[in-house]
Amino acid sequence: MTGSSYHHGRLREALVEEAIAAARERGPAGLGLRELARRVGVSHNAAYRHFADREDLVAEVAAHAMEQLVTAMRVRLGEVDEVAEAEPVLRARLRLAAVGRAYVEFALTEPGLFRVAFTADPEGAVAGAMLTEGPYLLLCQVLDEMVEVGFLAPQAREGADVTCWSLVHGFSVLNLDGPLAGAPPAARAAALEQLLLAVDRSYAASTGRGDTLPRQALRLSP
Amino acid sequence: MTGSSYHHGRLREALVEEAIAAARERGPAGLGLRELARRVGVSHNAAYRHFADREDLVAEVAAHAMEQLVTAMRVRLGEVDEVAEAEPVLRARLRLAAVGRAYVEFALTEPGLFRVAFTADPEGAVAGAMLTEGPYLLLCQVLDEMVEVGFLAPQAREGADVTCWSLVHGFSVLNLDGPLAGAPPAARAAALEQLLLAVDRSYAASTGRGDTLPRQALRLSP
DNA sequence: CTCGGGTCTTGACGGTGTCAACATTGCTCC
DNA sequence: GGAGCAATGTTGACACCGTCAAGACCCGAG
Repeated sequence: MTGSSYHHGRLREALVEEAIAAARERGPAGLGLRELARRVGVSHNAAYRHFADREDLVAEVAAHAMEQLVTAMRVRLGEVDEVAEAEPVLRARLRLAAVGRAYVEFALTEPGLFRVAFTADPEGAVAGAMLTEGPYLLLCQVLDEMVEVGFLAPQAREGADVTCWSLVHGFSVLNLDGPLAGAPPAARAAALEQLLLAVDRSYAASTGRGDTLPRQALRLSP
Repeated sequence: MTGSSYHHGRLREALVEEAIAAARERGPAGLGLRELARRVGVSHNAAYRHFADREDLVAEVAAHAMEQLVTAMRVRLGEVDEVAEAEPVLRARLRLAAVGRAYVEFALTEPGLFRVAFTADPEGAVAGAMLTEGPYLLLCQVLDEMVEVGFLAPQAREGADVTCWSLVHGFSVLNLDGPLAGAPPAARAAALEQLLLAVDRSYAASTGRGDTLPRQALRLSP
């Protein structure tokens, strides 16, 4: 099979694989139709049989990046469950911190994929999926859980999702492409810890609680 | 004067003006050397007598955008001072909310300029200026003020700057180019309000305070 | 009056995304 | 099993872009 080299036979998959690799290395700038075609060993324009245009390709990669992100978040959530089984409110608090930490962890570990995920057109299906089945949904579930266990006040629940999202997203962006790009990793880690403590404190206060989250509880991810 | 049309005489200024206008309309994508040259009525490549390369031009526009941003923040700060003169802690709280609100207000009002401001290379002078004399400095001053008046605990002060910055920056980015781009203005405003209340609550809790910021106090900017 | 240096222009090169026309292949249907 | 059609890949062209290299032009200093 595939003795003839005219028809690639697996071009779409090959292009997507190569695109993902390129995105991990060089971000959105690595996703050039011609360059990808070159790397796959096919002549320019061949990609147009499988993708409407460049945007279509980056949407594909963005979707993959989003999947990676949500599985990363799920992993961190699972780790929390192993630790705090029988204490509902502590569990909920740790779960919120975990999703937040996983978010920026992914952004800093896979900067290329992260950038591509938010390069895709906001009107497109990727952005929609991000809201209905992506990281946003996960965050909302955790926040609802915090309300159920009585840690987060219902009035404070409204808007808490975009607040938390804005927080971790802004942190990621500022540290990736923003003025904080050159910050030493230690400073970054410290800032992230303070950030997570700040939201926990805010939501604790929403139900009149004064206790602060034990700092080592946040350390369960390397 | 200027009878000869060979030498433009004011090319640099004209280019920057046109670049700013283009940035306001189309963001970073509007900053093409050839297109700008065309709009100014000069042939391509003329810009190279005044700018090393494209990055140099966008840095110029980014610097201008940053100035606009900080003056916008200063204006909102001034408005607070008129209202709450004799109550130091209320004043400090409102000032923090004001800088935050001004930040996202600018982002949503001048999306093109905002995008360009954070397009510039993070190693460059613009990013440096953003930290040493830009919005970050303003934010730090307000946070220090909160510590002085005893509203923000010194331990919580550490990292509070990047937390606040991340918050408003993330909110801006998500609403500009992210999945929240299509959100109705009313929802945006509500989310922003909750966001500002959340940080106030967090910092109030840092010193054991339970009172919440009166909501109308936040309404002083349209 | 010359001539030098700063300014602008013209032309070229390699890169990109995209459209149109053409070549090749494999699958289906008779 | 062969014919033909639709899917796939190729070649070529066009319009952009940033950038480098040479030339044309003009003003001011000597």
